[in-house]
Amino acid sequence: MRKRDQLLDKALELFHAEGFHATGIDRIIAEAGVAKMTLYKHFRSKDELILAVLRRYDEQFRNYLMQQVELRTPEPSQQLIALFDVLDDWLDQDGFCGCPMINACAEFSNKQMPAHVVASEHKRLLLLYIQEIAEAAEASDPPVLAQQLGLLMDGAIVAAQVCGQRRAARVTHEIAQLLIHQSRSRPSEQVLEPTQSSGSDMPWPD
Amino acid sequence: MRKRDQLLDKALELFHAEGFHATGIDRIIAEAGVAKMTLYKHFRSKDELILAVLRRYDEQFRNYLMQQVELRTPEPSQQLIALFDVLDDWLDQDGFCGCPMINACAEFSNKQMPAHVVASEHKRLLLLYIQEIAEAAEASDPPVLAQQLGLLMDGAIVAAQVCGQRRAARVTHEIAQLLIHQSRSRPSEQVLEPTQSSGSDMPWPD
DNA sequence: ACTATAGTATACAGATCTGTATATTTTAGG
DNA sequence: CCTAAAATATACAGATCTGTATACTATAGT
Repeated sequence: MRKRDQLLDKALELFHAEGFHATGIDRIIAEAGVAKMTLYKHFRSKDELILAVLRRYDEQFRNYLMQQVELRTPEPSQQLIALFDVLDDWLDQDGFCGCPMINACAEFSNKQMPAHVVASEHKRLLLLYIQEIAEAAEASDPPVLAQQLGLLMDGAIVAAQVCGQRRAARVTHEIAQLLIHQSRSRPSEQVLEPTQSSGSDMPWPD
Repeated sequence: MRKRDQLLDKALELFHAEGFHATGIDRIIAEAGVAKMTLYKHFRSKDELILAVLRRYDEQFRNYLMQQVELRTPEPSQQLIALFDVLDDWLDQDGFCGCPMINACAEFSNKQMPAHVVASEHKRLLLLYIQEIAEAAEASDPPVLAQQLGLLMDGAIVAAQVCGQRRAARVTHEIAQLLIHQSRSRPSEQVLEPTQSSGSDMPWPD
């Protein structure tokens, strides 16, 4: 199974850096140092290779994230913030080229495509993980807070990828602090006490 | 120039729905009802067609956004919020498949690639637009607020695209309100008055 | 040492894709 | 109506890509 892992590693690297459709089988096997027949003995088709790569990445990334978060602090309320420190490290890497899962959805946009399903599930599991931390941190509404924080993370990923904002996670870091604070100090409903503005010049039709 | 526009329209539709590499020239000309030679008289190559499509989309989208925002309210502070209403309409459309610019960066990940440059510039111009509104709304730090709101928008786009969260903009809507409020009530530095939690259980190493 | 398994090398079929060559037809302006 | 520009039809060159066929070799466990 050594060759299989070489293939998966190189395939992830190339798919991520060059794109799924733009990366040919020949390139993968050449750089992985593996014969073409070996690839087709392990994977029925390129599509299956793509799926295997994404499933593996899902597992690897979530393990990495959990490990990094727990390594930084055991305190749930601090772990929520630590998420954005780990994110900062990731986005600041040279040659960062986005989240492979988001990129996969760009190329496989139909929501029923297997690759899209895997990516969707990946983000769902990440949100679930964040939600669990939020629950442990006794947030007032863990699902909502998890969704908010997940949104921030994806926003930072895109800002880093598209605009080259390597420190985009810093921006989200501040917002996250605000939201977490908000979630703890506001058990059920929102209370925005106006200090300077009248508060009436920002209504919202809903 | 009628055929040229037909080509650009159909190319955008297909590139957006199926991806740039996955969409062949033959498919575009067939669905656009245009001869292949006509395409190559208007565009030197597929790459140039892609660039023309992206540049055109940049202009179209920003015009659409500005028009929609101004149509909803003339008040800058409300326009900042209106951004997320327009976003909500967009993300809630059937068959929404992400932002063509973000998707382009997924396929053309090298930051020096022309398509990536156009996409990056697109987001920069959007941020500039938001910043101008923030200035008119007398936000304390318009560049930062614009960056924050832009991040939220991209986060919502990804949530809608990957997880099928059609109402993702609603989540960002609330956060945006909070940030805008924060930006007006806090002229320079952050003041987080603790109401329930001690405020010390969420420190941050910086 | 033998055998089953995993991997290799090479060639190739068939599809598809970008871009071109060429000759013809349609269209629009004066 | 006549001409110049725009568009078309068709065929094709050349590259690339996925996947297969076949015959050969290395390797590891018993």
